[in-house]
Amino acid sequence: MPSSTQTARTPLARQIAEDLRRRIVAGEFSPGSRLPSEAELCEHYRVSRVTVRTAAKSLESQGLVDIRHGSGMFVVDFGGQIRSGLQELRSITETIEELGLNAKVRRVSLTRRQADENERAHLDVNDDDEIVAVHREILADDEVVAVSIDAIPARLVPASEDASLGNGSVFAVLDRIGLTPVRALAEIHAVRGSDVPIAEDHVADELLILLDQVHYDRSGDPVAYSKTYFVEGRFQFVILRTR
Amino acid sequence: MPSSTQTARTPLARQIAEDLRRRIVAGEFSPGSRLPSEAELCEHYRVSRVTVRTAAKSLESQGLVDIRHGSGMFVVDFGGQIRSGLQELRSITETIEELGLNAKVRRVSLTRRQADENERAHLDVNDDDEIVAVHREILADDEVVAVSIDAIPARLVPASEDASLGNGSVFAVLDRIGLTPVRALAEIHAVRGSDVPIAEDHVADELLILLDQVHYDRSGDPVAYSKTYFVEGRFQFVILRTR
DNA sequence: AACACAGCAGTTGTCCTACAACTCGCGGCT
DNA sequence: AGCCGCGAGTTGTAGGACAACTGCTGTGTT
Repeated sequence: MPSSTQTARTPLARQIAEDLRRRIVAGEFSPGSRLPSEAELCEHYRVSRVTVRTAAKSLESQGLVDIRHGSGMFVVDFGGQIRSGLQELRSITETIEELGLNAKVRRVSLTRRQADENERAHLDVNDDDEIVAVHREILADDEVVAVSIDAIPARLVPASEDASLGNGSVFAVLDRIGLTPVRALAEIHAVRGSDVPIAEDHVADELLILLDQVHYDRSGDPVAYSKTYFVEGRFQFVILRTR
Repeated sequence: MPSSTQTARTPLARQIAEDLRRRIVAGEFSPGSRLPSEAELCEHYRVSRVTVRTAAKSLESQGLVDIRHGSGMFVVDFGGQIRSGLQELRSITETIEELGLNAKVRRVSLTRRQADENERAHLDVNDDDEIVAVHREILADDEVVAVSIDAIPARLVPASEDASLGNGSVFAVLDRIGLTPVRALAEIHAVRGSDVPIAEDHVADELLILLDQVHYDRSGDPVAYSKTYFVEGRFQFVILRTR
């Protein structure tokens, strides 16, 4: 079947929010400084004030800017620390590269097999359904910073995509088959290297942070269940918490 | 909505967002179901559509609802799992009680002393400024689930509040002296019990999750720096990640 | 000189009306 | 039965207007 892709047009407000985010992270507006007023942004982007405000509100709830009634919109100042945190759903490789490091992914294995009980509970699959399990290592500047197991219901993945799965971002593949995850529910745990089934020997004495998460697509269906083990100290986990 | 005129200082949109949040969490709208349309909500709350939309967008970025163009606003369904996650800034005791447990806090010590280098870097204090350091244990159902050290610049805390500090939520005290934190930047680390300076002996063999965080008030000034060590397994850490 | 305060320009918050874009189900048509 | 188009309902965007708030500035008083 041809990938007809119903345009899936990105709303204007979202485009603007993403552009402003990019400009802020790129340093075009320094931390603590005031952004152009809504009226000026309308002028710049050629959109209505409603749209600019929607975008601004979005950035505010992401914690990037602070909107003060009667005063203006200010870039939140965290003393130069990283702004991109766990609360935002992005691929690991993307995050690594935004930190200025070189991200690589090595696929250790890919198998189609029965889902285990845990996977069945998180994904929405029957007992006899298969899953595609991808085991990968994520490297930052040629150093292993994490290992992961991603499980995707086999019915969602055409066999032709098997080759591409795991050689890069899983997100990219899911995107291509129209299953972009828009939400993820993640549990955080601390584990010993010796307790990680998929880890190499040399991390047996290390501590790791386990991100145990389920990804959901726009319609609320689970599309992937993954366990990612990050080596403590090699990867900075930041969460921006807002009220 | 109650007609209690919640201090005209709180923007309407925010009041409505909080009310809708409360109603959703209370189960008035079941997961997956559609909320009233914007027009109906306008009618209900007696506000304009802009205001309702602002509130709705806020809930969407909190991950509570999903707004679909041309279709409606739906309560996000996570299969009954907890909605309140780390990405929301709330006191630990509050979170524990929302989980249906009995939260208690025991103050181990309170001292006024010089800030160490780490604290100086995170808080905005001079070399000769003092801080108030509070060491506490957090209990859920009479079991210690976390220990914490909170550091607050001494100039912010009147000596008269020393007594109240640490016997309950630090938030409550900060609130009272007009320094409500609205944002926090948290780092997550995995640590061994034996590496935690303030822990009891019996956790030496346990793993802990360290939440290393700085709290900021509305004007962006740091008001508190805290390290909280959670015993792995006794406390569920969830993050809702959105795109 | 120092201080209090009213005024003013600029900015965000809310309201109104109208239309565009999208979703989904209903009913007619092939 | 299956396809198609239409229309009602819903969210997205536009533009204009006024209210509420902030920070500064200049004025008047002490």
